[in-house]
Amino acid sequence: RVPLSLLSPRRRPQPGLKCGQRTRKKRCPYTKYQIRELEREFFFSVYINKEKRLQLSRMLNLTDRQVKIWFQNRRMKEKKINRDRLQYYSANPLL
Amino acid sequence: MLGVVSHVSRDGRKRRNFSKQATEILNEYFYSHLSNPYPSEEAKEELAKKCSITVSQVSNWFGNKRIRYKKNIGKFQEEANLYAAKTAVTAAH
DNA sequence: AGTCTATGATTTACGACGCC
DNA sequence: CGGCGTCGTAAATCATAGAC
Repeated sequence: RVPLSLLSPRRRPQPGLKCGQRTRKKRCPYTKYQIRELEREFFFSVYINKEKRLQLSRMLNLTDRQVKIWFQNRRMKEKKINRDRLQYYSANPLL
Repeated sequence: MLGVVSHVSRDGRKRRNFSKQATEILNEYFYSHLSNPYPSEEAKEELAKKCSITVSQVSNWFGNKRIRYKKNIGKFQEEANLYAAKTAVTAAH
């Protein structure tokens, strides 16, 4: 199967969602408390190990998968912040 | 949440809506690629430069536009016709 | 001046791909 | 193979600039 990334620069959007089931979970905003604790752990280390992940998910009433994905998203956010900072400074060299 | 670029960035600058020219440029691209409104990274960079906004802002704009267009095509019909006509004219010459 | 809605940005949740 | 990594995105939600 030819990777979509070779068909056109970078992947298509399409979820695909093969014939089966597995409806996508609706986005559920996390509580302040959940986010505080997730951020605390992220500050300690941007990569979380399985053990801490399990522990955190139990403490915050989230699934193991939700915590894993939260860390993935959080790392991407960190990258974005830095990218934007760079663009900002290159557009405003005096600052 | 954490700092971030949005509403008030460090020197207290607030978010502004994009300029009319920038919105014009983005809409032109969107409606002339309506069958696949997903600009490549390179296209995003070019749009960002032309609009004087960041690549992230271009991505945000397309993300918002795609979903809002899809959710209410009727509301955007007039706009769609406008830009279709515009690009037809520029393409003709 | 106060209500709203349109708009830009951020937050969850995944699919597609990669690497080990 | 399986699990976790990044990247780009959909969709919901947030914040508030601006129109009325």
